[in-house]
Amino acid sequence: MTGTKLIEAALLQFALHGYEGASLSSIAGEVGIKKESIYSHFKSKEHLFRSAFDYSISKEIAFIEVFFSGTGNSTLIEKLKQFITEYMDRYENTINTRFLIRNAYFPPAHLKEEMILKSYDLTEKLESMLLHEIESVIHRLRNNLQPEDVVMTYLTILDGLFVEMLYGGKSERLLKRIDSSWKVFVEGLSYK
Amino acid sequence: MTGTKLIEAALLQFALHGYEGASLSSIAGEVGIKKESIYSHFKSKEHLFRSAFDYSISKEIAFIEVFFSGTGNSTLIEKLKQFITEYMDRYENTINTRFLIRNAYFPPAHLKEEMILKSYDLTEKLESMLLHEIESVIHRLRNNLQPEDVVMTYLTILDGLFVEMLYGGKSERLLKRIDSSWKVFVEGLSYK
DNA sequence: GTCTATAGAATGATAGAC
DNA sequence: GTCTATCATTCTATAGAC
Repeated sequence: MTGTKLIEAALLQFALHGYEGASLSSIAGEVGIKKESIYSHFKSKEHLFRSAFDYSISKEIAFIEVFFSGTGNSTLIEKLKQFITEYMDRYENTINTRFLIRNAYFPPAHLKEEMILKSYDLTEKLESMLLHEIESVIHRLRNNLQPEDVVMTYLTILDGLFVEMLYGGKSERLLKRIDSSWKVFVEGLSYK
Repeated sequence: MTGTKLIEAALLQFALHGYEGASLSSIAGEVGIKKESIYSHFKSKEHLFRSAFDYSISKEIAFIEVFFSGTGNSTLIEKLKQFITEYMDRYENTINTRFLIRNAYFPPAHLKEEMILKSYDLTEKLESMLLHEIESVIHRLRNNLQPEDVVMTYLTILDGLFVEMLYGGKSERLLKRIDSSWKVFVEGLSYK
């Protein structure tokens, strides 16, 4: 139990201050134990970080799976739009997502390759779910546009919105960006 | 002279390891002096970081201004596309841009608000240059699309491409993302 | 599993000689 | 303006009592 409490405290500290900026004592303090006691659960800071990262990735994948399995009777476009707004809310409210965005973008230098590989699990999951959704619905696309193009564009916009989220949270600017990109995106792939 | 050499060494170290991860000794070592000598030029790590940030922002603004003043006889669309590819190259080759992306996204917690304000100088510059370019050329847009929508979408895509750049640099994936988003973007705002 | 005690290294920073 | 010497603090990490 203390192990997972430590992981969740680690998620917060690493999300707020990054790997080097977060100290074991702050993580321990949040759980209510001394920093030395961490070593009964994780053999080093690096291992704690690794565990937090794995934990975070799998929670994020679960979120994606739940979202896309909850079919509803929305159209594809509605679903894609809803995913964006839900994911922005999730960033705002969920430490897990904040941790992941920061530490997947900027892992500690000596763990970079490893973390990028793990991040690809998430990206590929999302890509394949989107591709499946899109292929099952869209049969004819405009101007040689392939389903893969739609996925790539969608993910690029999603990433861009996360960046705006970093700056101002769920601000007026973000809402404007969501609104505008969405208009152009939908217009861009509207099929006949 | 040593002052600016220190700033440029700082740009590299802060770009690679972030604020907390970069040490004054590594910065000094790169310039060939001892860490204590830094204090003859900057009164603290925070001040060095601040100076590096200001330096970085103004260099980046200069890049944008040069790009858009070099008119050429390209169309707007060509120009916008070229700006993306040039900016990706710049990210790959210029420490300045790497520093800025990392530390504007994730500044040290106690300097966050200050750095965000400074970042807005850059964003607003870019927004206003784009808006000016677009308004001067595009007179009729599809479906109630406003010039501002074009700017917002374009910037969102640009940010999204930077994120992909963080992961794999100028990879096959990035080129695919550029290609796909560009197709959808251009199709989305094509005016009649 | 948590604590105290301790170690060793590195950090940002200051003072003063040259 | 750079150096050496020094400081206080913090950091990750280990050993051993309870």
